Amino acid sequence: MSTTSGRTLGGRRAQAARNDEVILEAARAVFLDDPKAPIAAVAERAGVGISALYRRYAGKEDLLRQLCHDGLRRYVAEAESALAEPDDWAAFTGFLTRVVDADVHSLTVHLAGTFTPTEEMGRDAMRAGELATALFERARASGRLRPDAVVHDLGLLLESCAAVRVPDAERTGQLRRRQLAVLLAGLSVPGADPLPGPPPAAGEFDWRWRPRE
Amino acid sequence: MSTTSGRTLGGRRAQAARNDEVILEAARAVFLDDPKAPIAAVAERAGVGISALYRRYAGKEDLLRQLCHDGLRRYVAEAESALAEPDDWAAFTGFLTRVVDADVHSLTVHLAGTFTPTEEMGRDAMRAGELATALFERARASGRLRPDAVVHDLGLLLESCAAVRVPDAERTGQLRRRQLAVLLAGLSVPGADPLPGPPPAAGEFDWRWRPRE
DNA sequence: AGCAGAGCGGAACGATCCGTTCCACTGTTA
DNA sequence: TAACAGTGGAACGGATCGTTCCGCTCTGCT
Repeated sequence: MSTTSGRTLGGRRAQAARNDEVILEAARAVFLDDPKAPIAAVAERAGVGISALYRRYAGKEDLLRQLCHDGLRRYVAEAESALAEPDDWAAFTGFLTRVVDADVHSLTVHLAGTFTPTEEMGRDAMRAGELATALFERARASGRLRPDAVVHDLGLLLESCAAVRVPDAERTGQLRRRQLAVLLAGLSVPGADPLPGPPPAAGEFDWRWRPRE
Repeated sequence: MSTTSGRTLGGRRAQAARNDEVILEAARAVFLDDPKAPIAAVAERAGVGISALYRRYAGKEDLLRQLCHDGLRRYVAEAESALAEPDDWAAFTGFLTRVVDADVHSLTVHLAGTFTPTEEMGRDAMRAGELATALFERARASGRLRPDAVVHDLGLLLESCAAVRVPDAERTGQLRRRQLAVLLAGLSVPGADPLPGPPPAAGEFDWRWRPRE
């Protein structure tokens, strides 16, 4: 039943490797549901002891940071894969749909400020911004965007989709897609009345990342 | 400087009367910013001692309930005044604009579950629902609403507007009005693609009011 | 077979936070 | 001037939570 091979892990090692994933998954679920949840809740949900957590992460902040960074990487990955889509508008809407589905924004929004970000996260965030801009400009080129929409309206859009939440996860997904559809319709031509107020600007959503007072 | 008259209050009485308002105002501001803020923060913001709070409210829950009930009443009042507007569509959008501006939804959404509601609040909530439905049906009658929009889409709409938040309060208001404009454009005819998923139904946003597990 | 130790569960600890109470004090009213 | 409504803020007690630590199990190697 056991093997000495370095490839196939058996027994204790296998469980440890499995726990790596189980714990991350549990952490995602728990902190998505309640960003201030105690670490014990993560352990309980994962079906492991608290030690199993502290063996892997230096502390709560470390876990949160990793979780958030994963979300950021997911965002970047979705953006990159969307850029491969030939149809401009489909690339744009597909990207938003997948990001909303993956609940990436909830993660970053609610967890921001609970840890000090790494430099690498800063670089990834910058790259994320560039990719989103590229996607947005392609969408604009498709002619289906109303002229007074700006890139940073996407921040508003994602934030508001993340705000939609009901107890059932699947139903939440359905309602979010509906919300996204309404917002996309609203950002499409023709725009009846012009959008009011100074449009959202760069950096207006970065405040969450400044360490909490 | 002082008077024995029951009409014009001077000195201590006057301060007490002023504190009534100052405290409510401070509580609104503080709990809007952080629903889990300690009661001491409210006292500090109001510039009074903790005693001044406990003299007026039996406890934190009592204060929260009152605050929330005020928001509910404001919602009902706005709806009633909107129904007086002759133009169907203007009544609808005006109502939403004022409710979003007043930040009524933030209050109810974030504070729900932190107290057990009174029966009167239940009645007011029911009335609020009726009024919103009336407003919505007038909007539908105006022919400017896309046919697949439903009343309960307003829940989604208000919730997502309340989710927009930046440190500066005035800027938050501007961005929310922009968000509202996009959403209203999205809910207007013509709707390009039909809205997906089972539409939001009655009671799907009531879960917050069930006491926290 | 036997041992060293990785991995783990969970109790216990210590720090922090927060709602509420309590008491001394102040200006007002009668 | 006596009684007291109104107040400030220290202090208390309970709850919460991150982290540490100890004893146990099971594995992988010799």
